Amino acid sequence: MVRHPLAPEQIEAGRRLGAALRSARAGRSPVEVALAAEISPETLRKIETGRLPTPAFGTIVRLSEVLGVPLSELAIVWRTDPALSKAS
Amino acid sequence: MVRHPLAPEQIEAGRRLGAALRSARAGRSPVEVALAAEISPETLRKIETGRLPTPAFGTIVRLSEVLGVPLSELAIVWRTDPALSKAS
DNA sequence: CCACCCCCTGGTATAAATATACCTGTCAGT
DNA sequence: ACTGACAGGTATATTTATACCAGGGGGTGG
Repeated sequence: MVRHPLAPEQIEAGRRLGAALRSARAGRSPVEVALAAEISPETLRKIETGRLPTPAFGTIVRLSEVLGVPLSELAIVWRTDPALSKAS
Repeated sequence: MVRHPLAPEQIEAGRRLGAALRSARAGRSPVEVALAAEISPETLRKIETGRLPTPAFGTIVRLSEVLGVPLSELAIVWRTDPALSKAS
């Protein structure tokens, strides 16, 4: 295998990331945000729904700027598997 | 065109990002860092040399953790085109 | 001097994934 | 009825992530 398929954890992380971005967008128009981040509205929607689980670094950087969400917060959302924190 | 080729600015940004990661690795063994970040040594080297200009978000997150470099710093390196700051 | 090892570079090759576009359809608001 | 946000499906050029190769330097030990 030359490139491993995405692990289920990464798909899960992508869904959490997308949800965080969608909630950060709040009431703003998806088209407006997408154009401000210099990505297509289709791509933004796919990221938000988690259908693009591992977007490019630059894409997330631009989105974090447009949405005003610090990257560190997105990183936490990305890494933190709720199944782990819940396992107390 | 269904996916735009990378713009020259993105390739430049990738080179800066790679250089920052390489210098952050300092004296550490590339193999050790790559395995700690759960990526292959080949991939790490390609990222450091800028031959993978836009790595996945999760990849950079893991590298920033392993190397102890805050994501915000990497984001600055990514966005800040020296040609712009120099144009005074 | 030669062998060995490690770090690094750059080339080729390939499966999987991104980013984009188009389409169908649903649902809420006006 | 119309519009806009949203979900999901298909399709495709480009890119990632991985692996392998041949080779260049810089040490260290024979």
